[in-house]
Amino acid sequence: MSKEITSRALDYSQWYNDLVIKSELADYSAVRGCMVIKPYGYALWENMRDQLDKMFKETGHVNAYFPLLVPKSLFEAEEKNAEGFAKECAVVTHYRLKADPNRKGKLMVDPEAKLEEELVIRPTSEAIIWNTYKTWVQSYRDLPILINQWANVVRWEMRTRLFLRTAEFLWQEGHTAHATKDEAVEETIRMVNVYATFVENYMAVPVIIGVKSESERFAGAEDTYCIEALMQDGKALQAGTSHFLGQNFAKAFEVQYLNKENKQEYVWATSWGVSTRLIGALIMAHSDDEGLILPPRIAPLQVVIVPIYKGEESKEAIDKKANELVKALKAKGIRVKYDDSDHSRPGYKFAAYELKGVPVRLALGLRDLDQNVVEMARRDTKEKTTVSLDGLDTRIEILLEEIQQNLYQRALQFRNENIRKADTWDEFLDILDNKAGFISAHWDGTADTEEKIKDETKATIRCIPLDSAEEAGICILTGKPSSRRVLFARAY
RNA sequence: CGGGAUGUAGCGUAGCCCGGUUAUCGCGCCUGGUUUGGGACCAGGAGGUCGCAAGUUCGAAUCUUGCCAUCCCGACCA
Repeated sequence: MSKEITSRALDYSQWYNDLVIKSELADYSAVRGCMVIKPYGYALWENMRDQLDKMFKETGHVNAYFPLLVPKSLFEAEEKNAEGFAKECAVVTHYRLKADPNRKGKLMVDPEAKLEEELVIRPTSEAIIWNTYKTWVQSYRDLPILINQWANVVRWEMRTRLFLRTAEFLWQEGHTAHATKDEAVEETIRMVNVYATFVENYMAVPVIIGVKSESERFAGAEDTYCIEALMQDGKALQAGTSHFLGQNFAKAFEVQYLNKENKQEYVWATSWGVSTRLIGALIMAHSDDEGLILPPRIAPLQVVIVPIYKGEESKEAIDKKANELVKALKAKGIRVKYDDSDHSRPGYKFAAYELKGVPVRLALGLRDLDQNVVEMARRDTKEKTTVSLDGLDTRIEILLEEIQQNLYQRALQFRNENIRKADTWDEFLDILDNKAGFISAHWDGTADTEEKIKDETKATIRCIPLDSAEEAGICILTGKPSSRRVLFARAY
């Protein structure tokens, strides 16, 4: 394990890459734009996934699985959606390889095995799912359909970044069908709130819930709700989206049901998703120059115990106490590891677990055993205290919760300090260039103005916050009247 | 995909301009020993298609061309 991580101040992007690689969350692979998620990173994803899955089930959803490959004719059925994703689709055109007659030992695509119809590798699954729902829905009694799928999708991105934007990524996508518009809108909002709750309570990352402007909307949606988080470098990151799809997909795929009055109606749809991108958000929201800082509720490892011994006989005494501790902590459901490996010394282990973001570290030596104490260090503040071994399991349980809260509060304070109001164009530019963060400003509501602002500043409208109050003002660019502020930022 | 940079052992690198013995050094790795309260030390050892493929040449890490990958800046995007 290498010692050096580029500091955030020196090069934020490099810091992020160093962190992902050196903390062993993920690695580059032999495939362009695709990463290997390593066991530590996958354990983190599993914890996130399991909690989300629980929350989806608590809100009445069930899991299912649909095919990776989507026939092109289905994919193109909903025009806006198809157009929106067309530029980044990987396409399967053949189903067989054969030995290359010109190059010994090499294979070539068999031209005889060309598919009648190309298959699109799903960049999102609306098409294949709605084509399926068509056969499931006849009556209002068949509704709602509340299905989620955990899957991988492929989007052929020009430029990729570990976790934030990879060509293949893991996500979940919920696809629901409803009898009424109100019910679908309610579902859309329910799920964006589930995301906000998860990201804030488990990842300890505060978010702003809002609605996307028309030009930032998901292709094929009537409305896109989102959660926006702020990273330490002052850039925003879209952390999750929930779409009200109206009847667009129902009409494209002819999904109709017979209502109580024996009349045919199109169903109303939603879709919502979060991806492994959340891991990128987690890293950039909390971590420091020494490594990751993981919130206890989703950390793969919550506590690590490092023995400090001199000679075999002292190690035995320490082992005994450490194993008791492990047992007590595990009984409380705490994820703990006793690292008594002999190939690295305590100082090395301290640094290594800091790099990996383990929330609590205990150092246990003979000196401590004599006094019935242990050295307890917390990753978030780097604070070290000597505490009694009596009742330590309960104390740690409380500390983990305290760390969880502290991380959230710290991130919340940073986020709040970095939402600034701009009432003039000059103010807007000044904040963007000198302070970054979110800018709350008036906008005349036109896509044209939004575009101009983006072209000139790279700042986009992140969302129209759901809690934004009516307020008369004038657009920072055009001076035209506006009825509420929206949030701008440069974003990932 | 456009502009810039880079690619030598798991990681970081010297050598390349000006082609010529066995490719440099550090970390890491293996063996043995001593160690262990913030990234240990000694001794011995293993590890290389010099990103890949062609070409020039008696000879290529070094020169030429093509390709691939990564990073940075754009455009695109979760």
